[in-house]
Amino acid sequence: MNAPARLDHTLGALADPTRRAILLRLSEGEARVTDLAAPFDISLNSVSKHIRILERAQLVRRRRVGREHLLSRNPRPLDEAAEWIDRLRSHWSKRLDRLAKALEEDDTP
Amino acid sequence: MNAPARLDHTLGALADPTRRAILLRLSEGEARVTDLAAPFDISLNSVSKHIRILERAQLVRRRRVGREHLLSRNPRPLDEAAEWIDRLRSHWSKRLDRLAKALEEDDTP
DNA sequence: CAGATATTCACCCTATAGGGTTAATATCTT
DNA sequence: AAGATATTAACCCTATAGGGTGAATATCTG
Repeated sequence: MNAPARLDHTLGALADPTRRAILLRLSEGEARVTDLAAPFDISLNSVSKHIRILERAQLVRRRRVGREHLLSRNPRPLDEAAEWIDRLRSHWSKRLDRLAKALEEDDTP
Repeated sequence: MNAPARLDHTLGALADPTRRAILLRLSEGEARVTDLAAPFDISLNSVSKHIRILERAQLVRRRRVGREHLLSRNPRPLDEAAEWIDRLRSHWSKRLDRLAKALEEDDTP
């Protein structure tokens, strides 16, 4: 998958409060689907779908142990998203037009 | 609007390559809808819709001058998004559980 | 083996994104 | 006033998000 599509998935996955809460929860370490679902007032199934979106974005990894699926964090895409945003921010504040060009070559749809 | 909803809009707006390219283009300064649409192979109307999404996220501001609508960048929501992501990142790397709690109070759906 | 538990699958529903086209509106220009 | 230009409005379409329910599957436990 190319960088723009990866960013689409990463930023899209972050654009939901339930998923952001799940990511925060994963700071404490691996957790099962049921554990991740516990704080929310939505069905286990819905949480399962949120997790699939986080997996597609590769923000979480899944490890099966018997009937339990253990989810853990994967910081890589988060780093890429932060990097993109920071480049835009510095670009907006500094107006470095050459950097702009480099960014656009990376990210023109 | 509360912080989680603002983040939803900001990150959602960033999760599209056309919109990211528009934001990059705005680094060079104000631009009309037509100018922003020029590089893309999609209808002016579609670009207009992308701009509306960027406006909803308050990433761009609109100023009307006669029949022209001049769009400009607004860094504030970008700062907030970067801040959220960086807090999660440091949380994931450092496991500062007290910071986690503070974040969650801010962002539980 | 029988039952409980963990998770997903297969559906249903509604709202929205992202694309399109054609028409309407507002403004500038001649 | 008439025509060109800039932008949005009002539709259509398809795909996906986000929620639900009930059934299927896999695994553990008595």
